[in-house]
Amino acid sequence: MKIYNTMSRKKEQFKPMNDQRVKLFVCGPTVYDDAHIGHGRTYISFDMIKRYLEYKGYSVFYLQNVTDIDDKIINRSAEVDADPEVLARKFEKRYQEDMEALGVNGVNLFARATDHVPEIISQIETLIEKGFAYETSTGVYFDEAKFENFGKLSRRNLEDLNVHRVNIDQTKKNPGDFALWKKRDEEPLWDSPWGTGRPGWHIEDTAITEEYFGPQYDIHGGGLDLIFPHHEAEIAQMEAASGKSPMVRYWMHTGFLNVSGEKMSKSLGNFITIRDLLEDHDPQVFRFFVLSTHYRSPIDFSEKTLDQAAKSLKRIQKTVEKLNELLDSSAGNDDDYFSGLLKDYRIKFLESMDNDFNTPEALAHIFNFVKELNKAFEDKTPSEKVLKDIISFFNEFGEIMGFDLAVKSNDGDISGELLDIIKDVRQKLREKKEWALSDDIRGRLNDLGIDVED
RNA sequence: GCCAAGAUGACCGAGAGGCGAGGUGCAUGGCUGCAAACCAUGAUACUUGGGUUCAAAUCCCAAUCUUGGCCCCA
Repeated sequence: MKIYNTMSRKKEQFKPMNDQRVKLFVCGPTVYDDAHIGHGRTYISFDMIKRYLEYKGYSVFYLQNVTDIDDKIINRSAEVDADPEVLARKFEKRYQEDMEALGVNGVNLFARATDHVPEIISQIETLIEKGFAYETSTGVYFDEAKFENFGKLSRRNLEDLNVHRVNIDQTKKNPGDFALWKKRDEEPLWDSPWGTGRPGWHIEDTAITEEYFGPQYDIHGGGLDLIFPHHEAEIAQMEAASGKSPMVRYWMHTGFLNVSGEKMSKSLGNFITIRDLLEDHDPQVFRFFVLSTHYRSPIDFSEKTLDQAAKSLKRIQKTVEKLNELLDSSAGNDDDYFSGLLKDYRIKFLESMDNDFNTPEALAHIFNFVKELNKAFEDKTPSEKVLKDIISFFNEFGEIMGFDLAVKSNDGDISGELLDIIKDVRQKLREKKEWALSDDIRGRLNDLGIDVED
């Protein structure tokens, strides 16, 4: 399979360092506020990526950091008069809940920055020893001039990086030098060889990945906005500290999510949290919406596009529903035909997924398969065995994408049983050709969001 | 200013030199008491201007526009 590598700007054959084991790290959230749908886009994408890698037989360890110490957290705590740690824990918990709601559950280990301060300090010490970092009165900084290839991921050079900076710390050698350790004397703070203070932003990720993965690993992911400066800084830190390159074999970046063509921001008033979204939208539909665009492309969120996604997903679900219904009665002998279809579309689907996780194209194949099946069922039926093969393909598809394609059962639910009674009554009315009354019932059920199809 | 990504039909969205994916919407027909679902058919595309090529949505050069980054950000 091929993966687009931001470093080379090309699709490359995917080959993990250790045969079937894949070490995947994705930059996690800064927990100072609720996650928004842009986070949702990124984490759904990487969730799908992990699911597909596992489907392909790789054993994936998915590591994610949680930034729980940072200026934004401190500022927010001051605004709301809360303890920074309490605030961070609260939003970390809400983040986990949001991800669970979206069906994003592939992360094997969450690593908090504050749980890795010793590792951070030790990495900074190494950088100082090796001459890549220096201490000033305000902190410890990475000396970008000492690192030869600084900017190789974003394709920038040092001159670009050293202009147009505001509020430059005067103690730094170069404006682009970034903080590894910030000297502070007010809480929250930790002891260090350089006095009290707290870690800079970039260092936590490399300290964490070095701890769990070592200095080199397979995939590092995140949003496009992290390429510069965050990922550049990570490369500089880790490669300088270890002397090994590359730190990461494949850099994967997700495109932005815009809202009605504009960047989502609080000042524009178009800021949508995952919680807002899920108040009146099905998480499945949002997943489908996300995966109907390639993970690297920009995606435009609107009620209209979400609605289109809902209808598209339903088309697939209808067919799966029909397959399950047929399961009880199927005894046909058109197995060659159906097996052939299944084989063809399965291959096409996998080819698309192997091509840098091209989910929109993969979905197009699924839709074609759906159409072929619907057409075939007009005059052909497979045996139960082949039908089960088809259903299990849809199950695999659902597993990879994280879609729940199963028919929703009303068993054990009073309202479901009541609904069955209503439907039953209506059916009897229709048998007596009481059209007006039966249509009225159908209309009123539709108003409640319940589809009735005859 | 510098850097990056992008511009495909009414809307969403793949493709990356040679049969104009797919979904949603729309139109017509079939099925149906009607509607829905499903099937069939159809209309509407590759930002502009040059160039390379037997052949360009796809490559090259220019231009225009959009979004983003350069303090923080998935």
